[in-house]
Amino acid sequence: MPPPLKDTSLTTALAARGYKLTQPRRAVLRVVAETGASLTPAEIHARAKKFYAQTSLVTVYRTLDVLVECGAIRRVHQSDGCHAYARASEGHAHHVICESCRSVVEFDGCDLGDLLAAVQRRTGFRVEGHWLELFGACPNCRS
Amino acid sequence: MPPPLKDTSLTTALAARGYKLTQPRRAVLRVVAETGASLTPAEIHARAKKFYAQTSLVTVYRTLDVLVECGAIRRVHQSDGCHAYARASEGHAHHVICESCRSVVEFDGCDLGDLLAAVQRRTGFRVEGHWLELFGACPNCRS
DNA sequence: CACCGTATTGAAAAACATTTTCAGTTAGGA
DNA sequence: TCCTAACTGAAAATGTTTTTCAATACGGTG
Repeated sequence: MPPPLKDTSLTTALAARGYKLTQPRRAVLRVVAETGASLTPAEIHARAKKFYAQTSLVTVYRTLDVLVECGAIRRVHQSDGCHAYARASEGHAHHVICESCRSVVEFDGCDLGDLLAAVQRRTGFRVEGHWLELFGACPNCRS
Repeated sequence: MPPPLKDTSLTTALAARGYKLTQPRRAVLRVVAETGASLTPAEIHARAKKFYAQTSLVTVYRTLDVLVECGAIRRVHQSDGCHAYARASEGHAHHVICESCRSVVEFDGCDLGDLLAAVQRRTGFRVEGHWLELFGACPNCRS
């Protein structure tokens, strides 16, 4: 389980980087902090308007860029594309995504050392990064 | 190294499923068969026109859908999104992508058993699938 | 607390990517 | 060779993301 990402930890993260804490940004931050699922920009926009009615979709896109840059959220890739974002805790980690409710849980400790070494040996590539995502059914949706 | 996917193996794959082998499809097939890199629909379109000048982008999209359905190509995800496709051999496999020239090599034998078991135990998710992609520098671009 | 400069905003338009529509064409079996 | 369904390209529609720009709000300073 990831440590519940608090709204305040996001606001301080942004403030520390010199970003202003405006109303629409606070609204997006709250949506991100409160959700346990992966959401598209449009979904985030819809939810953010509950907190600050004038929030525009343009600002949602801009705020998401800022949050990605800060490492607070990550893009999640799914078979139909990669138009959703999910909270990310600090450091290297990956996501397990529920295919029915899209809830997301992070996990760390991906031990790919042997695999990467084997691939480097066989392909001649120097492997510098990887991207791993798991799909399945969350505890709720299993039943 | 993946077995070089021959144009003819693609054409027979399509024919076996009852698809017609039209000129624009042949052009796209040839592009896919000959490339060792991941290409966007627009790039595929540009190359396909060299083989059949009237090929339209619309048909490229449609042919890509067919090829994905046949399992002959797969969508490749990169940090900026997932707008590119790469050849895929049969069965479960993954890609290593060169970040400078975008060349792609497949590898199989991803041994994630332990990892998946650990994640299932810790998160309660039933893990049904996974997606793994490696990034780095291909032998050519390393120097 | 009021002021100020700049980062930020929303609306509109632009830029792209992808899909749908539709009338005409073509592949390939009868 | 003929026939029909599958397929095609052009244009339009759709959907998403980015850019532009004048107006506004944040947050430090006096």
